[in-house]
Amino acid sequence: MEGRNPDIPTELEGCALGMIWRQQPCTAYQIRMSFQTSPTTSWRASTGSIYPLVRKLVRIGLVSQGAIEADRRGGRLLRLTRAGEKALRRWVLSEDSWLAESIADPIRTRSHFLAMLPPANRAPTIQAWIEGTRKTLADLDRRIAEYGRLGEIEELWAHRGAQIQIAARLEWLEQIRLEMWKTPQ
Amino acid sequence: MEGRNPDIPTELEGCALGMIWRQQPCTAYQIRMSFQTSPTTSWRASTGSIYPLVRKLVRIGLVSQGAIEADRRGGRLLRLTRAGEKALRRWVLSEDSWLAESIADPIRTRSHFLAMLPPANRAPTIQAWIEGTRKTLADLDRRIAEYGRLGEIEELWAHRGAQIQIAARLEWLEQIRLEMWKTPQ
DNA sequence: GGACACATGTAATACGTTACATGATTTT
DNA sequence: AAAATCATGTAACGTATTACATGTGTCC
Repeated sequence: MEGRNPDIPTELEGCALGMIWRQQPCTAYQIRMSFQTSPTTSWRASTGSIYPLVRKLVRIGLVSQGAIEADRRGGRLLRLTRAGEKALRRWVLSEDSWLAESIADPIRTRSHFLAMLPPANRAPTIQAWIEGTRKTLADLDRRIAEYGRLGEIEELWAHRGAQIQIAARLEWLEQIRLEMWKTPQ
Repeated sequence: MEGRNPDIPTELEGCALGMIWRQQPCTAYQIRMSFQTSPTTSWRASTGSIYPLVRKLVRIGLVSQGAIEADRRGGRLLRLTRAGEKALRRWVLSEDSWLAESIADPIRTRSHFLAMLPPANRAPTIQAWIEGTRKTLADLDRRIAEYGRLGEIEELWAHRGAQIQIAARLEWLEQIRLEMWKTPQ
């Protein structure tokens, strides 16, 4: 994020390396789809970012490419090289302090300015946020059930992390709703 | 975030409008400092972003500028215009579904790839994440105590949201540590 | 044969960061 | 008088997004 150490991948590079590591051998297309269907990444992995990124990872020797036999679509199978594995490990282990800092949440960001809404709008806004959060939580629950069946323990842990954080937001919003009721403006 | 509605400010524009609204009249410098000292924004508000952004907000009529009497530093006092207030309200009320979606957390992102670390590195890594998270939480507690004294209820609520989410991460990490203990690889 | 998924790519655009640069005011 | 803070600004760089473009393979 700041005065970057070029030996440690950026967030997106590290994340892409991890995805390739888990699914290798795989195409860039598959990585892209994984990003888009994951409930826990905010990166959209548009074509304009993923293909140039993969090209860069290949160029600096972290990823190797092999052609798919008898595939005329130009599909290429990606794999992590030894250097790629090391770089992924460095990224997972990176110790910058901002890692543990507070995380951005668009709903919480907006909550700072609730007071500038007309009083009649405040409770319905909180209610809409609560309903959206409930929907996200239900979606996560469904996915966690799937991962539980597949037995991928790290994926299960990671998704449970997302679940716990979203559940915390829900709890917080419900507290606000209650307190707003008690202290009307 | 996506096919943008030009009537609704972006995240950073909305957030800046909110900051100006709360502190008006104030200089761009003050807004910048607010962003940098806040424990709950991820935007660094570098000079290269804040001054062009303020210029843009003035240009499109959401913010007005007034010179500071007898200040030769070129400081200018910012205020929200009526249009700025409306835009801020639209931003707070924006109902895009991604608002409630899962939030990005660099520690959780890394947790997906714990399995590719040498087994001896895993527990210490979790431990480092736990300690970093505890430090962030302690910092938030201190600030919440301050806001409680100041009596700014919305700021208190928002910071409590951050606190609850960070506490959830801590709880989650401690669960993982326990389960790793039970099921060694 | 048409729809859809697979597979990759580029161009224009927008924007945030870092680093650099300038000068006034206040504090020590 | 020096140091720190207030106050603004620009240039170079990297990179994520959207939109557009191309072609293959598979399924109904």
